[in-house]
Amino acid sequence: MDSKTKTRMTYQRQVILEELAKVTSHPTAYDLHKMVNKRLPKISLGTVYRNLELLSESNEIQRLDVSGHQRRFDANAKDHHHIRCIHCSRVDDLPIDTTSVLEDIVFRTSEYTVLGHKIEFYGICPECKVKEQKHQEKDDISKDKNKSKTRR
Amino acid sequence: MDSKTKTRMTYQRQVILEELAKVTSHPTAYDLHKMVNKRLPKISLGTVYRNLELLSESNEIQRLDVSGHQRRFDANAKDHHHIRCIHCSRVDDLPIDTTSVLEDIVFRTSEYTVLGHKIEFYGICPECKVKEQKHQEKDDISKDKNKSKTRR
DNA sequence: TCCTTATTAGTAATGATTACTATTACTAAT
DNA sequence: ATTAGTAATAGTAATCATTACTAATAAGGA
Ligand SMILES: [Mn+2]
Ligand SMILES: [Mn+2]
Ligand SMILES: [Zn+2]
Ligand SMILES: [Zn+2]
Repeated sequence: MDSKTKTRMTYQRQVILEELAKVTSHPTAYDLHKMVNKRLPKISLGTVYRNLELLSESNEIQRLDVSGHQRRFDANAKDHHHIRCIHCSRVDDLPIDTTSVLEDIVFRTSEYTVLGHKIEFYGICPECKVKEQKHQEKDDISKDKNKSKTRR
Repeated sequence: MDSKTKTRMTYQRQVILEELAKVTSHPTAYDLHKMVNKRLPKISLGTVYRNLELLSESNEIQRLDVSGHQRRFDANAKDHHHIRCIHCSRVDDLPIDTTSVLEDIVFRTSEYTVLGHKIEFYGICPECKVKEQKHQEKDDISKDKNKSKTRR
């Protein structure tokens, strides 16, 4: 948690990373535990969760928080879109180059029958922006070795 | 569950609907239970969940399955987009008219600092399409008083 | 008013994720 | 190589949101 904690490359972490990289199926933590378990029969589900969390925080992998469904993980850390089957919950990549994202574009790029899509924006609400500014001021008084935290 | 079940308008259901309609805050089931509880001190959380489920199935309200967060409900059943604050998890409406949805459009329409967005398409994968067709064939043999289930 | 049965309150169960804790094992300094 | 410090682990308990169960209640049509 400190800024000067050294993360160690454990064998467990390495195997988790390797097994995730082998597949394009966006497995859940549980799926991955089953996979890794074949090589490390003693590894615990908690270890898989913790490492997936760490790896995604350090941007080596990507966490997919699928609306209303179980969390999934992706060895491809680059930002890209996904499509989920409403029947079997399978998740696949969507090889579209962002921005001009319309359903008929997907229709041409994917084997799926597209039924719809959901866009979720995220950001900082006006209230929190004010709070953030106040904190910034306090920090600026004590020390000011921070990179630019806020944008725009 | 049967096709000929008659739903009854209970007082609980009515109050849940009324209280949800009063706010624009996209409350969770728990939030709504607290609100409704003031008028109906004996109502249980399960009843709130069940009715919110029923009401959204009959399209009187809308379920918002926010990625990685608690489910929320919206008295406005019309399809529209939302924005969520990464700090306080508050969810607000996004008054944009779909299709040409880019972050800078949001930037002009919302008070939020937009940090990004996530698009989730949903549909039917090729595998499931095949299965669906097989079921269709079986159904067609026995009886064929079905509306068109599959599109495209 | 009287049935039928959808719905309820209360509570238990489930499932995903996180927290805890004693033990293990990297890593760097002696 | 030995030791000390401390990340990380296995195993398990706890938490949180949601769903399931069940005996009792109450819509609402006859
Ligand atoms: Mn992917
Ligand atoms: Mn809304
Ligand atoms: Zn499918
Ligand atoms: Zn906020």
